[in-house]
Amino acid sequence: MPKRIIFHIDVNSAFLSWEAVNQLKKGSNIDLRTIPSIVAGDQSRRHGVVLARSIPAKKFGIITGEPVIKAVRKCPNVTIVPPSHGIYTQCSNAMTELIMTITPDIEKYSIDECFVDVSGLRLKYGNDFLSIARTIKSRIKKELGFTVNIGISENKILAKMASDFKKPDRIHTLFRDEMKEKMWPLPVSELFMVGKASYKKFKLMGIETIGDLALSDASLLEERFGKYGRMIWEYANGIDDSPVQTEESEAKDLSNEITIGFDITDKETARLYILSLCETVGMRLRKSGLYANVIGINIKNSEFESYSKRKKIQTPTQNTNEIFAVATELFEQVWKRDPIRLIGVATTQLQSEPPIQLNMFDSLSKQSSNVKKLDESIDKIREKYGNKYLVRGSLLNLNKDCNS
DNA sequence: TCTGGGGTCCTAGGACCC
DNA sequence: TCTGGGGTCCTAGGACCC
Repeated sequence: MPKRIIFHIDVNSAFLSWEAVNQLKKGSNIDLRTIPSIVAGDQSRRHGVVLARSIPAKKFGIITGEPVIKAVRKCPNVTIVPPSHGIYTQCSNAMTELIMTITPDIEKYSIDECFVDVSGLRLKYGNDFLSIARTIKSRIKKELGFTVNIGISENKILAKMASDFKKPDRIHTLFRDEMKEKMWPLPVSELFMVGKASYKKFKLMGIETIGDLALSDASLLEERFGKYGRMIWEYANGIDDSPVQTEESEAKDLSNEITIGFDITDKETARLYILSLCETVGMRLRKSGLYANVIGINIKNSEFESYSKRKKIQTPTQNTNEIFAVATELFEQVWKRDPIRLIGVATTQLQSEPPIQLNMFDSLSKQSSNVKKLDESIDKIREKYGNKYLVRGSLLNLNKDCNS
């Protein structure tokens, strides 16, 4: 028996399953999971990509991330459901809480995935990890109404690869002695962290399967791909000693962006959107007690080309107006006067320590503490009554395109 | 055909300093 | 004046994830 036993728990078609559970709870007599269905954004607002699909929809060849129009072409009768993120957060939290009743050694990896280190349960359950997995899986199904896949191995990468095997509602093991048989025959694109770009390069090198990658020369890969090359070779060989991180790590970036339903062609409209994005970013910074050292603006034009500009500021901030001032300055410097499809405001190099105030009694500090108080009271009102009730005059016309 | 939103991490070039 | 090399910081962009 290996020293560590790690589970990777993955909700099957998460957004779609959670929509299905929610609709059934509300009295619907159709289970979305049993018909061709997708969760997708609104095409008319140019948000039209598939976020999740049911297994019957998968049978039509519909894939996550593709344009809705493409999905409809593959399956004209597909049922389309808009996303409701609030419900997903609730379902996700419910799952975490359920697992916490079994062990606290859990790392929330994303809204629908987590790693669990069950090594500590040996004393209580012996080495029968399969029965622990079965308990978790059936409790989630019974108590929460959705199914999961559980991958079991001695480290995170193999557990994650295992949970991706046959779906839904399955448990798979992938220990190192099973690697050659279960993982190496798979196409290299199936390996975690091998995306489109690397897949192309590997193909040119004659690397087709995960096994090909595992058996290739690690130092050659490192030479060609840098750190990434070494890492990917280790993954292919099932090497990963990273721990299950139970503590939530502090955010390093915080951003908000929006694809607009039309192309922005004038500065004034752009400024309104930027202000709205800064409001959200500022509010979220304040909520998490973080200060940004770098502020940036991202643009995607109608040709789908992206460009950006960022700037390190003198004093880290969480204040909406300060963020807005820098964001608009950057926007004016970088905008190529091309039609704007997407606009985003990003903050990076976040820190939790408030900036040092040199002199508490000087007038500048007093001013900034007043600004802080204003931001905070705005946040409180928004929290209580929702964003709609407190909107800057200049934003009143933005209505439907913004989340706020 | 017409392509979301929010993240993490890495690389590479240039500026600047010693 | 021109020649280095190394270290660190800043910035832009890209790959990948869910």
